[in-house]
Amino acid sequence: MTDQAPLTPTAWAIMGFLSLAPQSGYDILRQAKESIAEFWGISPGQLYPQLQALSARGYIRPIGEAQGPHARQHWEITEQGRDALLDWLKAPSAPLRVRDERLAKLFFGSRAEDPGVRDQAIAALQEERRRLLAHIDSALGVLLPDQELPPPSEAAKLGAPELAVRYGAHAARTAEHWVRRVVGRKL
Amino acid sequence: MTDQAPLTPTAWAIMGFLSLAPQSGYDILRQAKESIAEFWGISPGQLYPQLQALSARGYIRPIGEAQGPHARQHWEITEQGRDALLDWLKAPSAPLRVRDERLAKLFFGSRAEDPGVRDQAIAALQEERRRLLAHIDSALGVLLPDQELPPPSEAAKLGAPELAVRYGAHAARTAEHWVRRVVGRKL
DNA sequence: GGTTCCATGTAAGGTGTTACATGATTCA
DNA sequence: TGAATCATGTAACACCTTACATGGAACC
Repeated sequence: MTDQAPLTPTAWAIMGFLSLAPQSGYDILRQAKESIAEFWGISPGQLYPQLQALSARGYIRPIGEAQGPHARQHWEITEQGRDALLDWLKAPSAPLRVRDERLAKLFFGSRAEDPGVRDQAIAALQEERRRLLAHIDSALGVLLPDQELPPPSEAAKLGAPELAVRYGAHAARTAEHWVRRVVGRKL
Repeated sequence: MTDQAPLTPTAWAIMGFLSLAPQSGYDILRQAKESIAEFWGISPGQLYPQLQALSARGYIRPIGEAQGPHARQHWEITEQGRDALLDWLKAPSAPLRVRDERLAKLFFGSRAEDPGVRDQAIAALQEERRRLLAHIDSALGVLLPDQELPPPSEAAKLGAPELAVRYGAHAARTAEHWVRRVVGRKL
């Protein structure tokens, strides 16, 4: 089984979640939306074909029998799949990619004759960060149920999933502060 | 001229740059790479067809005659184009989209038997932020040539382009600090 | 006049979302 | 059994990048 074409981002997410526990594609969708969606989006149109592709590759395998063409199907990761996942974790990563329409509007909005346009661009940016922040806080609630968020000094003891989501929270929080500070009295 | 299909992200960038000054497609590519590339990527395969599409729509128009099939062509924005750009600036924005493989690896890397995997994921994250920071600093140099960066208290007086790029710099800087602080002695 | 870089353009394929279709499951 | 929801699957399209092709411009 030599090296094949590289897997898609969605495929790695599938492997990652199955490495935590066997589950169905739908479970993966729900989990992803509650945790990594902000920086590693998953959509059904990608997920289900990838499940088949990964199974054909031997990286995952179905548990039990399919009860019909659209029945719930559980999957588990194979040993070979775990090896591939570990290789991926150790390999160099693709560059960060961002598409931020609010920043673009802030960039281009300075020359508008209407002076409110820039202020509106800044406000929109701020609101987006706030939404992101709320989302990530709720995601942290999923990851750390029934307990208070630990103080920063404890953060180093957290597991990596918590670290990743917490990173997003930190970024959103400081972004909001920054916008407020730069804008000063204007808002 | 009723409303038509919405323009692509690349099209708005073209309009934005042409609203600053008439220029060629190649000029736009260069400018974009030096300024908004981190949050609003542009590639030639998108740019040149969009120039034609925008021209057909009447939002931009060629300056002078085309000197041949592959000769340099300059463009300018039309009044109609300026109106459309202003509408876009005032309209609601698409949600922020991020694809960050390093964060994904941090998320999934906690269960790896090899304890070095998580540390490596964190180091990779840190290095990416550093690269981003360096890039943005140089972009600021382009936007603010021949002068020192103004102190934060002056930032509110900056134009919107500077604000946008500066925002990226701030985000990258705090991100790097965060990673260093959370990781603590481990790096 | 030939080489190198500038500038435009195109083709192919990867990536990803949305919307919809279909069949299972559940529950009244 | 009928309705609502769960879960899988697919089709269509938007977007983007990469790699390449082609012709102009500049420089020696």
